[in-house]
Amino acid sequence: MSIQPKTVREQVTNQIRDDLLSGRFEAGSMLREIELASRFGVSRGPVRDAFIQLSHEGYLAYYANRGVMVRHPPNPEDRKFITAIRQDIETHVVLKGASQVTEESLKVVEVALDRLKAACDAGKATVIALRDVEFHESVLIACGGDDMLGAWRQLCSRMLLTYTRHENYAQTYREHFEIFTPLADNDAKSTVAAIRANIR
Amino acid sequence: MSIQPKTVREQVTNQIRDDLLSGRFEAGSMLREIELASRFGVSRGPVRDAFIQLSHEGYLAYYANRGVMVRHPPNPEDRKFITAIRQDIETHVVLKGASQVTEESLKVVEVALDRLKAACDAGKATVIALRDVEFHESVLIACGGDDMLGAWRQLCSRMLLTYTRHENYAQTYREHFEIFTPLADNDAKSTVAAIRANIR
DNA sequence: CGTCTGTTAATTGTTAACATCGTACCGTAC
DNA sequence: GTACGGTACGATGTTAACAATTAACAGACG
Repeated sequence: MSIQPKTVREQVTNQIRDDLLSGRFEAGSMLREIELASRFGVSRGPVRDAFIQLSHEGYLAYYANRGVMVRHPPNPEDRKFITAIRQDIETHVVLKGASQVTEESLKVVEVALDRLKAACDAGKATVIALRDVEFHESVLIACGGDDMLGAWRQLCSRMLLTYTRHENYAQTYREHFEIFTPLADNDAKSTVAAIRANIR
Repeated sequence: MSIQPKTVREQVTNQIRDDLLSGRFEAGSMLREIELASRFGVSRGPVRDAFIQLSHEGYLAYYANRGVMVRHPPNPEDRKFITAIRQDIETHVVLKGASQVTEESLKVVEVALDRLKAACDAGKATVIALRDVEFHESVLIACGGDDMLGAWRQLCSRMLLTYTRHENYAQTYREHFEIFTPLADNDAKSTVAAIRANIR
């Protein structure tokens, strides 16, 4: 059921993203294609693709002929604003699409929830942050929010770099479980309420 | 003063984007790397990079091992919502950064305004749409809104595909001139008011 | 007749070599 | 001592060949 990345580009992209989230690369430092290519044992092509992709996701800043730089996390003021926009987008999509959620897409959401639970049990913050976002993403997809996904991802990626809210991992899981339950019943209003309680 | 794209990738990306905006490619159709590469007289590499970039900008949908598809424009309901979010982002950035606008960055805004005026005089809708967005982008950059630029671009790209609002090109220019004037005086509140009147 | 499977053509994915661009360093002139 | 210019190095930009994947089709089998 889980989606294993098949192409080298996806694997490289995911690996670099994980490294960025776990703070392996210092903010403001430059990343070199050759160095990462040799580390992963691939050519520069997929690494280059990953750089373009991660630049558009907001993790890296791209400078022509000079390479990419690790971006700094957003300041508290922007964080607050981004959170509000994110709430608005998820609310909009769920209100519009919760009634059309299919069995199949709901199953994907359930898998995402299980993975989040596993991460919470393990207690690794960076993994939880990833699974958290992936769960919300699956909800948006289930509600047919493909059109908003790009903008939404942009916002989330900026937030991920400073994922520090939860000290209580059990509560993290519970909050998301309470999003899933009403969604499974096609109850848009309750789903939205749970989402707004979770994103803050 | 104008920024000419130097790399082949940028030129290819811009050309494909223009073609998409002017409706040269049918929504839902697939784009092939080889075909576009030979049309532009370049190799598949830059075209591939452009596909990745334009996918992230929201114009194209990417399918692994199968290529990219021209996305459909957003429906009226989503359009309305996107407009609201766009207003919020621009408002946030301008309120926060209008006081720190430098002479240099203001000059870039002025150039963008001139280019918009030229497009309005020429009366070509697709060019006006592009210049319109570029003007707003220059304002955001001038106000230090780099952090929001990615998400903002996502939203705008979706809107551009259905740029049909203005029949009166002179008014299009005037509305943007009225954004520029208070910005030059570091008057955040008036700038925001003009922006909110323009984006609708 | 419908379904399954093997083949094939077309397209994307990846690689390595070559071209081009930016930067740092060093020598020289003032 | 400082400023300017050339040169060398290291990085990204681009290309074309090769590998892997996909989807369509034809033929065999039930």
